[in-house]
Amino acid sequence: MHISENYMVPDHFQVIDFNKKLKSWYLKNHRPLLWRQTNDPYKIWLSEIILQQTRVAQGTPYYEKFLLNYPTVFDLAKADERDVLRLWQGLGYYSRARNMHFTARQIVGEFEGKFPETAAQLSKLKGLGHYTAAAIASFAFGEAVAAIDGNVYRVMSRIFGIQSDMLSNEGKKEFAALAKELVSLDDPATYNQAMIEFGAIQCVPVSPDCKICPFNDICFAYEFKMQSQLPVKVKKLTVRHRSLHYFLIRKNDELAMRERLGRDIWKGLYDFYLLESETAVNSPDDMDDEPILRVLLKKGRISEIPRLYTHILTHQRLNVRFWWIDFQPGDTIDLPPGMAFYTKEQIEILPKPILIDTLLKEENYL
DNA sequence: AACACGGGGGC
DNA sequence: GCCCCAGTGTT
Repeated sequence: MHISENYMVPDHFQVIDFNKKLKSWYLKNHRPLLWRQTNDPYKIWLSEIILQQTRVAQGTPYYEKFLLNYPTVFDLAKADERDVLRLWQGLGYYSRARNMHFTARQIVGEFEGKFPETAAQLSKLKGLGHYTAAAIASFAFGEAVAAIDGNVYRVMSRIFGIQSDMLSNEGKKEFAALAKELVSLDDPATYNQAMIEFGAIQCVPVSPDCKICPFNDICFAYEFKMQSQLPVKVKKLTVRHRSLHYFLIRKNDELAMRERLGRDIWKGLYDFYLLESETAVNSPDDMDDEPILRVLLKKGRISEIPRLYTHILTHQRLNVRFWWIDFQPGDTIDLPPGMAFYTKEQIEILPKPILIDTLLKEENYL
């Protein structure tokens, strides 16, 4: 084994042998995933967007649902963003859905529904970065570009002993340089599928079964027992704690909701009247300096939903409490800005954060 | 370069 | 409860 600039190259290593072994492993071991049975760039695109940050088991039902509702890019382009978000509900990272919708309209409007065929062109589209552009270009159009996702980072770092931070720009460049050397020129699609699948089911993050690995004869991590330390990811995550107080304004069995706008979480989804405080708040009295709430409480009858919710996001920990504010049928109400009343049937089809959906179900509102 | 963005699964 | 999973866009 000798040391290249940033990684180890095993003795007698030949790219062609590596590719042959990888492909043979793939043909024997890969899962028969739906989106692998097609060359349709729309379907491949959809699957790749869903699978960003999402496990296969969680994403599969969404993939099927989406194709039933929007079989082609033309159908997606024609849809309302709200309906697209509703289908996406529960998957998280909702900007994926908004960007996909935006890009579908662009593909129809500017390219007559035809996808660009190279990674360079694809990556200009909203929502398609290096990985997704390369994936679509190789899977749908056979371009020889390496698609590097988290699985591939793991495989490369372990086999070749790359110890740079895979999340840093510098590290990514090193991985990209090696990947460019490795990618098969005669079957890049299978090469990329195989690397990803190999990372997903053989070279798994925790406790990989290296005894049965076809590359255990050349693997750096296996030789030096460094599987649990590779890949190197320097994460500096600060979790923000927030106290949210939701008020479910109800009249005639209808609820006041509003679309979330601006730059916060859950953009484009619907929730209730919300007050946020720096510290935990136990009763609405603590917030009666809020003029809108004070006005609501003049006529409205308030009652607490006696449960405390903790909702965990990647960067945030939400402590959430809910209150009903009930009005009589004849009451006139000054709703907070941007809010409107919705019937149960309307609420059902609005896109909502899982937290809101859960609460509504618990209150028998859905 | 740093930060924001959801939700689920394993143990 | 604590750990893991991580692409893309914005600033």
